[in-house]
Amino acid sequence: MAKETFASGIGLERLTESQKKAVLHKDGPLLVLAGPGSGKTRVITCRIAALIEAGVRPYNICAITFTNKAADEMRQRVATSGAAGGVHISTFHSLCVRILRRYGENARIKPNFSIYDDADQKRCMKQAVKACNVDMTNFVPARMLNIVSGLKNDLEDVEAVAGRADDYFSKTLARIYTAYERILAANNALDFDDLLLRTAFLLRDFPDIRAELNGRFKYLLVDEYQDTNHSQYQIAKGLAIGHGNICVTGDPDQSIYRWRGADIGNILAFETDWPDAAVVKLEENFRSSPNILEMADKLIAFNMKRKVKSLIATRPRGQDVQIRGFADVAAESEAVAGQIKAAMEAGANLNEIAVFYRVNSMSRALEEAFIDEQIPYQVVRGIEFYARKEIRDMLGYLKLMVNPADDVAFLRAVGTHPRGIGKATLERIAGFGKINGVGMYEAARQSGRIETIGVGGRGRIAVFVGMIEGLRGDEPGKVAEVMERVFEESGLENYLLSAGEKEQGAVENINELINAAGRYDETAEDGSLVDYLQSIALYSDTDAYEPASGKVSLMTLHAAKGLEFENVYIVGVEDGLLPHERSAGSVDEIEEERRLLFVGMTRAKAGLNISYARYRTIYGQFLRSRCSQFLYEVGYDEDDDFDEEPAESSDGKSSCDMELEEERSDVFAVGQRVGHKKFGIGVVKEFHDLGANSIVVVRFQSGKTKSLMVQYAKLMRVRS
DNA sequence: GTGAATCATCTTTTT
DNA sequence: GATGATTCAC
Repeated sequence: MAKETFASGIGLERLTESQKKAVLHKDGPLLVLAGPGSGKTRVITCRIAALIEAGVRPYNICAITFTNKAADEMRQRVATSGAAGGVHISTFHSLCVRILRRYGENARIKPNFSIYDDADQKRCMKQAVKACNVDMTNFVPARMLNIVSGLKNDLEDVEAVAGRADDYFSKTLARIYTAYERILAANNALDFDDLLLRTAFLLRDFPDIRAELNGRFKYLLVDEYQDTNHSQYQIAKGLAIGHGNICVTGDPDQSIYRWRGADIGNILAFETDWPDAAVVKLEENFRSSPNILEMADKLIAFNMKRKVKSLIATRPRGQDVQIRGFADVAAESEAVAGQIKAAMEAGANLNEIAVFYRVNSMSRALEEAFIDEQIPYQVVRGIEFYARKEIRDMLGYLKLMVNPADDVAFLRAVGTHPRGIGKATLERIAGFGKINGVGMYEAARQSGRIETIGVGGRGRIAVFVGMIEGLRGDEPGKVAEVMERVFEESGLENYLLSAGEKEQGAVENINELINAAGRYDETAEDGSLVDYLQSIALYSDTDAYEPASGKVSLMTLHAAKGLEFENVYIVGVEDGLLPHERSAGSVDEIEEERRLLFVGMTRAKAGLNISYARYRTIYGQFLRSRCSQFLYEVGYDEDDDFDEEPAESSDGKSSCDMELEEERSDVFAVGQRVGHKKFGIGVVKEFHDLGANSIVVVRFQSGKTKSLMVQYAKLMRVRS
């Protein structure tokens, strides 16, 4: 290991002393506490190269990243650094799929399992709650799903929960959990959390499997360790227990997934878990200007539950961080777009500009402004491609082909377009299946035995089943080819084409899906339909971020993790949004929101622009908002910020009220949104034009419908 | 019994 | 402003 340069051409002399230490530490546990912009990614890549250089077979190295995108990028970096292929690089979830497909049958998991995304999960949970015969308003499926997910992340199985249930709520919860699990099992399906939980249990309960995997992966690297939850923690431990060659990297100040079960304690307690662990701190920051770092440091210092560490700036001073307030969201978006437009015209590289926000819905206003200014942009996870109806429909057919036990896929496939099989028929099929202990597809195959369904209905079911059987009977080929056949033979293609222009977008999307499948066919090692479906389930739209798109990137603060840009805009830094009102319940939650802003700020290399709006439309309501407490914490004083808007005009009304007044008129259209001083926001249902005595009927959000005289009601138009 | 249209509800972050 | 459930029309 004395060599100073690897065959790969990575010069050790270009690394700092601490980076070198992390790269060259070969055996035994290693904790790398890496602050933002500290060259962590480079250290990991170099470390993999160094291990291979030292004689470790690439095949024996396993690197775990947080997202598929990060995995792809690391794969590329490792490849270009000269390290031969064969290093396993993936997310926890993808790794678990591979392990379960290989060893799952020990725990009665068939390799062709479906992976249920949140829509599928919701469907099953709803069914589970219904089956338990409890009040849906007290046991809201979405909430139950949340709780069950939390339990699974903590590796609490049904038995554990049932065993300690002692009051009505927890007993009911245990019943619902049990029912939910039973439904998943009947469908031969796993949800996201199951992938982790089942793998963790497999490693715990089958020492020989664990030993085999320990032999397969002799060196384990886990990135973003601060965001691992309990099951991921146990998996990492299980994978490394035989050799202790575990290197974890992360930064407690960048932990932003507590709500998903991430436990910051995992990284804080690493030295306790592995007493002989070496610890390397990377505190120098090679990314951001001191101006940005000082502010980020100031902010994060408000978190009480943290190990104090400093950010050491290495770059020269640059421009100051800009914090601005705007009259409303439109003004904010226009200002951001205007500023970017100016930069664009001055020759700025749009790849190096990003806009971050707290919630996805906030991209809309920005997109409008960008379109106005003709600025090319990409929304990372804007339209969720794989969540589109037509895409889910297509995948429904494929899932059913692969896993006929999957009722969710069956229902999806049957319902892609009208084929004369409706609600009542489906209920009968489901009923028959239940009585006979088979899935809906199997029940449909035996529809001849379901007496309650008429002859016509049976015929239509037979056509559907015949179609699926035909597709299943075909030689397994390339996924793209299978897909084309499905599109055609299912009748979906004809249906969409005959719908004409209305469905043209859907056809284009399906063609894009087929293209993407073609790309999969070319790159996948195991090009089976099962593998395709299981991979696609773990694909998130955050993975769609293209670094070299030549466009401005719009994304949530969560999606920004791990990225860096020359210029960063963070919008909507307002009370209620950041910290989000749903995260304002406890100190811990506020601290996480603070870390979120910290992550956003430290993505910026040179320019950081933070803004907020004084009025924002939330759920259709035009509401006053205040700037975030975090801005005060970094020393911002709203009163200094006069240039955008005088706080109050002479008659005591804010400029926004004025704007509403200007639009007031005596004619209203049905469907128009209006505001009333006393009743709030509502929608016009009727308008009777009687000149000065015109009457308008409005249904307000409170649920009340009122008839009002226009001349007295003083209604204001509200933009929707 | 089936499919379309309207109505109501609920809005964080994601593998 | 989207999605799901319920009602409505055939």
